[in-house]
Amino acid sequence: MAAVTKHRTEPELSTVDSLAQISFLVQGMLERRAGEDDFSLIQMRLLGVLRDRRPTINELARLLALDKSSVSGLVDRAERRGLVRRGPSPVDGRSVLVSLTREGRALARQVARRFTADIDLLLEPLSPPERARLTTLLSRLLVAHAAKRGVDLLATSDLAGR
Amino acid sequence: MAAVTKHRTEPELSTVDSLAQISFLVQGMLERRAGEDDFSLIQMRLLGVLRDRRPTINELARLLALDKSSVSGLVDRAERRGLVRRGPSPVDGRSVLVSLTREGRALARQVARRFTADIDLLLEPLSPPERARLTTLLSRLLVAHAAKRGVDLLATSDLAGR
DNA sequence: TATTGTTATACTCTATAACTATA
DNA sequence: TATAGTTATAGAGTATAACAATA
Repeated sequence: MAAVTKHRTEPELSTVDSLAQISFLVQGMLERRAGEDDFSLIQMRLLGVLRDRRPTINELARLLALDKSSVSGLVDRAERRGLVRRGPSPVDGRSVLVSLTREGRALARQVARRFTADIDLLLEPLSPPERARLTTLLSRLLVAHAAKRGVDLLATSDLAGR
Repeated sequence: MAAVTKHRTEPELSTVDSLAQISFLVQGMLERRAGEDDFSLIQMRLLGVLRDRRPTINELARLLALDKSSVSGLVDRAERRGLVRRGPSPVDGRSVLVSLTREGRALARQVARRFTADIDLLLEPLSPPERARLTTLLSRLLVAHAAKRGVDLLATSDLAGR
C-alpha cells in the first residue's frame, strides 16, 4: 500500500469538478493556517501583497479588488494589531503609504511556511515527474488567463505569501 | 499564434504557487458568477449542498463546517429570498428539514452553468489529452486527500453545484 | 474641480452564550 | 439531562454615499 499505480480504477471527477474541488481544498488549507494566527484570508492577502510593495490605499483597493473604504477598514484592523503601518506619501499629501511592520512580515512568513507544508503533503501521492507535469499544466492555464486579461498574475501570486 | 507549444519559454510558477493561484482564480470566478445573482459564495455552497439532500440544521452545520447558529442565519436569509424552505422532521419534533424551492434550484443551476462556462474557457489552452491528464492528476490528489481524512470529498463536491 | 482617504450606515457572515422546546 | 434550533450579542468584512483635505 505504498504509493501509486492504483488510480486506474477510481471513478475520477470531471475536469470542472476537480478544479472546483481543489480550489476549495487549497483555500480551506490557507484559511485554516491563517486562522491559527487569527488571520482571515483577506488579512493574509493584504500581508502577502505588502511583502514587496508599499502601496497607497487606492493601489491596495485595485490589487485586492475591494472598495477603498473596505481597504481603509482592513488596514485599520491590521494596524491595530501592529501588523502594518500607515506613512505619509512624499509626493502627494492626500495619500498614505501602507507597509508591513517587522511583526507583520514575520507572521505572514510563518503562515506561508505552514501552508506550504500542507501543499507538500497534499502533493505526496504524485511522483516528482507527475508534480512537474501538474505544475506545467496549471502554469499554462494561469499564464494564458493572465495574458487574456490584464496582468492579475502578479497581484494574485502574492496571495499565498510566496 | 493558434494554440500550444510555446510554453517552454515561460518562467513557470512553483507547484505551491500554481495551486494557490489556481485556487484563487477559480474561487474568484465562482464568487463573481454567484454575485451576478446577488449570492455570496456560502449561499452558493448552501444551495449546492441542498441539490440532493434534505438535511437538518445540524447536518448542514457539519457539511458546511459552520456553527449551527451561523447556519440558522444563513437559512434565514435564503428563506427570506424564497430560495429554501424549512419543513418539519417526521421523526424528531426538534429538528427542521431544509430543502430547495424551485426557484432556488433554478438559480443554483444558472450560476453553476455560467461557472462551468468560465472553467471551460479557462481550460481552452489545453488539448483534450492534456485536460484529461490534468483531471487525472487533480483527481488523484483529491481522492488521496479524502481517503486520509474522513469523506469530505462528497461534501465539497457539491460546492460548485456539480 | 477632481482625487485621496476616512467616516457613517447598512448588510452579510461568523462565533459564543443563553434560551426554548422537544427527547 | 441532553439535543435541536433560535436568539442576543459582538465583531470582521463589504459596499455606497457623504465628507474633509489636498491637488
